[in-house]
Amino acid sequence: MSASELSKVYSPKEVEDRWYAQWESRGLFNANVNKDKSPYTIVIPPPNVTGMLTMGHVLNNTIQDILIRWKRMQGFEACWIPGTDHAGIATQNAVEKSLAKEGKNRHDLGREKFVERVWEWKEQYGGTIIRQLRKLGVSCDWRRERFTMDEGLSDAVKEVFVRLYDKGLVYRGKYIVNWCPFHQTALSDDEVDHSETNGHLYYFRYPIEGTKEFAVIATTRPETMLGDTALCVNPKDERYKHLIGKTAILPIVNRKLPIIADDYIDSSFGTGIMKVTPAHDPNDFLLGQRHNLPQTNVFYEKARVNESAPKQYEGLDRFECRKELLKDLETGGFVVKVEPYVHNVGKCYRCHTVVEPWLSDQWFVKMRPLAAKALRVVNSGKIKFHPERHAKVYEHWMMNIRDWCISRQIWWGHRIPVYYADDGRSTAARNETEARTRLNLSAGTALRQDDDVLDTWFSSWLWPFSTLGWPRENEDLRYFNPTDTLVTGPDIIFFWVARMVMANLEFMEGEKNNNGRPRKSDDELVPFRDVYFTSIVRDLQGRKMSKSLGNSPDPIDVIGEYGADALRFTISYLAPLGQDILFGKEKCELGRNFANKIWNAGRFLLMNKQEIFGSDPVALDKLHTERMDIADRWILSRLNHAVKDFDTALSEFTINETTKIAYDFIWHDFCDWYIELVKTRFYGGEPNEVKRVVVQRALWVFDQALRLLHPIMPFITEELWQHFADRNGASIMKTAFPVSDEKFVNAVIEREMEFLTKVIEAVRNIRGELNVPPSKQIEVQMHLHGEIGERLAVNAQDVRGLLGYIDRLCKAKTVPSWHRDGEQFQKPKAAASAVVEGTEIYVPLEGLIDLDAERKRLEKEIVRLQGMIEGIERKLGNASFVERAPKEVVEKEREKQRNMTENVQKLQANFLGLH
RNA sequence: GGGUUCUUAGCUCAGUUGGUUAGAGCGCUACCUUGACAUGGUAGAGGUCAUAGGUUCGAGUCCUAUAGAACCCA
Repeated sequence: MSASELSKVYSPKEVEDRWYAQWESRGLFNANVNKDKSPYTIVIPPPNVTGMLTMGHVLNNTIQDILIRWKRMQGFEACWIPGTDHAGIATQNAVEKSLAKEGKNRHDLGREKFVERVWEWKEQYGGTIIRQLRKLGVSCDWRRERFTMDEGLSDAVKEVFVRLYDKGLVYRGKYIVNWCPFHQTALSDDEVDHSETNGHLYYFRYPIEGTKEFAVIATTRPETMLGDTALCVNPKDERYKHLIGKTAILPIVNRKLPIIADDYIDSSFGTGIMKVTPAHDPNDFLLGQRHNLPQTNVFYEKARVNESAPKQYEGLDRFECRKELLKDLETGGFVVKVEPYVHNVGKCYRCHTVVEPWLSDQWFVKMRPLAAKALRVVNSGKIKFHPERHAKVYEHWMMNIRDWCISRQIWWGHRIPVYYADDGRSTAARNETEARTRLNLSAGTALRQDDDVLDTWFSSWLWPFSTLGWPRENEDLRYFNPTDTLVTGPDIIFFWVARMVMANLEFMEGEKNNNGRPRKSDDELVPFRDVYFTSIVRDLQGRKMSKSLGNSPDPIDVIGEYGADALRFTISYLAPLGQDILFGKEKCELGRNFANKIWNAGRFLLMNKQEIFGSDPVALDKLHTERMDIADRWILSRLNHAVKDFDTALSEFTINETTKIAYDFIWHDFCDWYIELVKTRFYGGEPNEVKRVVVQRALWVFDQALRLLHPIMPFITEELWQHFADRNGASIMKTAFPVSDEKFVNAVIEREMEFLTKVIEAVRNIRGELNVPPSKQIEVQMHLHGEIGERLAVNAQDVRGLLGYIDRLCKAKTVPSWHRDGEQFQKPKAAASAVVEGTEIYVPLEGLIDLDAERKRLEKEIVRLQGMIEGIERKLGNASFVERAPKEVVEKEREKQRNMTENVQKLQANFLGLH
């Protein structure tokens, strides 16, 4: 390989597609049961099969890929299971839309043909998000890809339904549900969008039987009064105490309404008297249950008024009915007033039709029996949430859990496995044959299957084991479940996370564990051990990214413009634990620039490797680490810090911190300092054998850096790694992740290097502030001082190394000298000066120096130091500080005071000596 | 109404259990196309850490209140 093959600017496009194809075709993402290795498993949160990649997916999947690649390099059998979700309502809706273009609806086709059509549609468009994920570089085991409507997963769904049914945990009942009159289906809570809407608050008077009094009620939905079955006040409300127990007359309908009392009533809302409509409001429904009120349903499926209302309204749409009712109430003198009112209205998330709370027959799962264990495993830390605070939300939900409405009145989904015989009997069963057996019917007897399908989440909650082949007993399930980390959004903590916990605990019990014994303990029954909740990605104005706002950049475009590595890096860099991310594609410049920086560092090393006839990268023990100079020792020390910190940060799921550690090490330690130091030796007059060792050390560190960065930026690290040697088909993906080695962490060297950088920065500051032309070579007189100065001066080799570095990095000729404390020495005239840890630095600038500028410069530094000294003196002057603070802290302050005072004195002397 | 979280440089954000001079990226100013990189380098300017109290020898960090913002639940 020659360095000329590396262009001056990194172009990710060709590199990324090429490597992804190779990784995948060589099977590097594949994971198999391997008893010699520990498994590390992640199941992907399955995106909607009809969906497109969003920035949320990018964040979520980048984090999963970082974890998986990291663990894989650490020697785990890392298994990432991908797949998609059939997204019942969303998908059905998309297909209905395309049908509508042909002027048809699903009823024209009939159920069977319609479902066929959805499958066709899925085959055609369903792969999009999976293809897009590949562009991001994710290392999923694609052989294991699953779809929630697959045969195997459908078996799992049926199995679970039947088991729950047999345990009496599935039941059919009347319940108030969120009903979409357009789709004619129940919606789960998360399928309802709540938005502030301008409406009215209507005040009506209801006559009280046997008196001339009226009860005035307020409502935003007048049409529901047709279903009123009571009035209710707060028992503590003095205004209405006398009404409790009396009867009101529902205007127009003339139904008798008992007036009851309940704490639930908010006396400050409206008039403090509430009409109760158990069949059309969820709160009223619960209230009605408490007080045994009749439930009068006044609407048909399409939210048209039904036969239980007075004849003149029957068949009207709910909003037409509202108008008619208002007219009639006005005529009857029942309207008190109408006020404009802003309230939250629930709308169907697909069609935006106003959702009607509606009483209907639905299937439910009793959740309470499943919740107790699920609560325990989080409280006991068997499952850890990151950030931890979400555990509280989880706990609250579990303790107040309600039954789960699992039926949906649509056609796309898992049809409820309940069969009805002609004689009215029914049973749940895995198939018709089993149903007949259970009902004692002879083969061939006609059965009718329930029309409803199951909520999509009813297949998702089985995901951690259904994807591994359950209910089939098999080795994969034993080895890879429990999985390790789940990465998902906090918005689905109830719909998905909590339910997966319940399902795994319930259905894995008794399944074989890795040793072939039945699982019993919580450790074996949890679906995963850590849950990382991602941030929400917002636009630069802080708005949630959404399709309707059109404020989400298309990740595929962003990848095209900046590269997948740049996008991955940027999103990781911006991903704090538990905080939202404000994202605009311009931010990817950060990642693109970083990629280019690494690229050029690699280019530099490659050029010199050839120049110096450096061999291929060699192992650590060939680097003559015992003969390394300050720069080499320092970079190894920094590298080992970085590796350790990276590990800690990623173990704690602080992704942005992890990313920053890699970035800072590579850009600031490696590029800014180490490469610049190394140049001194490459371009100096040393023999090639010496240079070769230097190249090899630099290559070794760079190789470690590439591995460190690989989980975050897989493509560029692979591409560069391949350029440094003929790898014979090996990939950086499968190399060992760096391990921190304490023996290279060297505090003394880091202190010396810190001193060196401070000297260099002081000299550069002089050059910059005094406008010394960059081409001008300067002389630097360095009067070493103090502990560090003595050590360097005594060890002549160290000080020689230091001088070479200062000379090169400051374009200077440095003349050192060493003086004991208090020893006088000749200071140059007309020189700029600085003090670094007591070491005085003079840059003679006869004829060049602007005395005023130098005075200003010194003054600024003196004022800065004096300010700090004052602060320290205030502390030390405080008797209780000296008395009560730890000794080390006080001693530290004292030493600071001594050093700074000494520095200031030297600077002041220099200031006065300027003329 | 209940709960959770946030407010640090012009902008976007880091800042671990309280204890060096509160940091980064972008933007800004000056200089630099030097043999990795102008998607770059060097130097520099810029902060009363939302406000008010409190705990403490010591608070960006802990507590309380206030103001503003966001999310979840009802």
